[in-house]
Amino acid sequence: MQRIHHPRREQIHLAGVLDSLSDPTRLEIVLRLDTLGEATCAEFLDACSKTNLTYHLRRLREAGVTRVSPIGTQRFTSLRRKDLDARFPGLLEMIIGFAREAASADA
Amino acid sequence: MQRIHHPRREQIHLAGVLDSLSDPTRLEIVLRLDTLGEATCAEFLDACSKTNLTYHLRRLREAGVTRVSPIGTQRFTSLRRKDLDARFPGLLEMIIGFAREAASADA
DNA sequence: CCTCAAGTCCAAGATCTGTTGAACTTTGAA
DNA sequence: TTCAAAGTTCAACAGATCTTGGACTTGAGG
Repeated sequence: MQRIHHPRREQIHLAGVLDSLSDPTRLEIVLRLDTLGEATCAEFLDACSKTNLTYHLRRLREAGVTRVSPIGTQRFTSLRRKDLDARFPGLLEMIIGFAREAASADA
Repeated sequence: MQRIHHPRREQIHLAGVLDSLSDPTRLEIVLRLDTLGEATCAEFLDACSKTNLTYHLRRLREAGVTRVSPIGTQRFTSLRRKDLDARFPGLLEMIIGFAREAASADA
């Protein structure tokens, strides 16, 4: 299995993070990661197709929002809280908070 | 001149705001609006073409980030701070802050 | 070895974005 | 009434984004 590329902390850019979080599907993924801690793709298959999921998870990873660690045939995705907080203190928590409000308002 | 449409406060959505701010040109516009308070298009003509500017200013307006008030042949654009802060307290200031850091790091 | 489950890769298509030039509208002032 | 300045509209285009189906890879277990 190919090396999975993650940007280094200093390579995480604001526009990229905002962009990756400006998609509803990805915002939903981030919300779930926030509650679950980490998750494999099975956790999101109700939200979109497998192929499509690979795409969205890649976007989040490339933006520096998530980290992916392969274990066996599975890949565990989690939020890069420390790195994001070093770079943009408070931003992730704030966005997650507002997104959660919005999500519960829909329900 | 046609009525200029602005979304109502409750119609401002997180994903829309993040999306409108995930473009470098628009982030730059927001930064300038933050310092200038309000501005006409003349203030941004060094950053992009007139036509293109209309496009970006429209995106910001439609996302609920800016308000536009026509005075004579000019249009004054300003940030909708109160509305944004009512909806997403602290978000705009935080993003502006990080964007400014990033901008000065480039220089 | 064979097979299954987890996930990726690839090519294609539909749609959305950002950008442009040329023509237009509106208003203020000469 | 004519003119210029401020800004919009429109059609067009290149490139990015999202989504899909089908074939593929990789690792674990029987």
